[in-house]
Amino acid sequence: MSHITATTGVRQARKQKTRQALLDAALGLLEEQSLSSLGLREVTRAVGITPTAFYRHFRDTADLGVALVEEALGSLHGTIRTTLATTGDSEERIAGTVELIAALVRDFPAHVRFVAREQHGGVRAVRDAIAAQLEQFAREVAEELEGQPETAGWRPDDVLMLAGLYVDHMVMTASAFLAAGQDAEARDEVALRARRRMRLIVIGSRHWLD
Amino acid sequence: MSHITATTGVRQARKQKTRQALLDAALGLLEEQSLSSLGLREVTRAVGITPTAFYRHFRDTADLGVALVEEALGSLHGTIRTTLATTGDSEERIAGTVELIAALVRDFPAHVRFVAREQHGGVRAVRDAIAAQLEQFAREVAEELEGQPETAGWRPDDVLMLAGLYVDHMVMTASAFLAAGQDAEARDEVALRARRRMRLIVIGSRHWLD
DNA sequence: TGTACATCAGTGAACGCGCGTTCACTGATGTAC
DNA sequence: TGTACATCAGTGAACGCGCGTTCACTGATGTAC
Repeated sequence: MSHITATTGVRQARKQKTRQALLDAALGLLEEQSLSSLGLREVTRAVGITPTAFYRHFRDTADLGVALVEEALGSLHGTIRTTLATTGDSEERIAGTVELIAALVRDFPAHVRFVAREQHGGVRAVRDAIAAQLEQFAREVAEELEGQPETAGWRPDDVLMLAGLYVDHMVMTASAFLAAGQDAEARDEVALRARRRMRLIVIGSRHWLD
Repeated sequence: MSHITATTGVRQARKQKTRQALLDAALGLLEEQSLSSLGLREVTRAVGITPTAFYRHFRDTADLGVALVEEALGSLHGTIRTTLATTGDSEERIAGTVELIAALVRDFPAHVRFVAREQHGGVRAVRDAIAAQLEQFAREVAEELEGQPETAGWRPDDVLMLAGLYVDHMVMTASAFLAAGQDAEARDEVALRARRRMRLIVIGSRHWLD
């Protein structure tokens, strides 16, 4: 019973597991330094394998960084669209968006920190990978906005401008949540300010064509 | 004639010159890496002095980084206030602000890159120094806004929220100008988008109390 | 099912190199008289 | 003004250490028949 597929792929599965362990270890080490100072040997040491084994998975730490970008942002596209598509008045959508960011920072703080840090970091390939993901987010948000009454009659590039503003605002909010850390009061403060900023942007877009 | 002050201070002046050379060299090296990977020896090598001489000026590279924050942002407070205090309609003030950012990036690209990169970088002391400077900017912008008709009747923390939004927007715009590099067309695109974003925020603030 | 060979993730030794930091020093500048 | 001593920015040798990368290897997994 399934004796063919059961054995085949054991090697591949183990390799995948090691690769994931390298990504996890790197993400942990990157909480207190930048990718451009992350050493290949630190990472393998944290995983418990030989330095040379690293090359079976990544060409260098920059290559690992690009993989981390995919892990951090690749799965987020659906989530954001869903949140923005929520029916309800703008106040509800604002609250929902801020809560989404808060949840992301709560559940994946290391991923969020990595993206915030390396967005303008010292490794070009990683900066480019993050920029590409964020631009993709902006396009998706723009698509979502197109179908809503607030932006009826807008020029397409104005919609994209607004979408980009939303995306940048989300990144800034995530970063602010990170800085707030475990302090519940500070986090509430961040959430409050983030909602007010979004509210101001929503009001501005409502009168854009006046 | 002035023979007393002429000799006294020669040593001090030379020390200051070396210190500045270290800051300049570090800034150059940081165009292609992060502070957390910047080596003390690279910096002294670039200046042409012995590694050990570094300790006459800074405790370590993090300490040098904090000095760079002061150099990059310390002299900017007056400039920003002046720009915002410009009389004229909002469209003129928007254009003036975006041009200020463009000029900063043109004249001090390495300083701007450093601040953008290390704002969320791997060195806590430098992050904190940048955050303190940006918060000071926000307070100054808020003070400037208080005296203007747009924010008459606003709650003080709403004014600070708006000021913070302006400051963050300026940082994002600076970073976008940097990414555009020498490409004149790309720079125009950045300027256009920055003005539109500011315009949307201004419109939003005009209807904040509706 | 059993056998014989191929693949390949991870090993372990070795390399040359640049790192941060210590230390005692030199010699020009500064200060006291 | 001249002299004698103090200061201190920068020197140069030395240290132990961890780095990235190479190489030939091992032994479990995979494949062909």
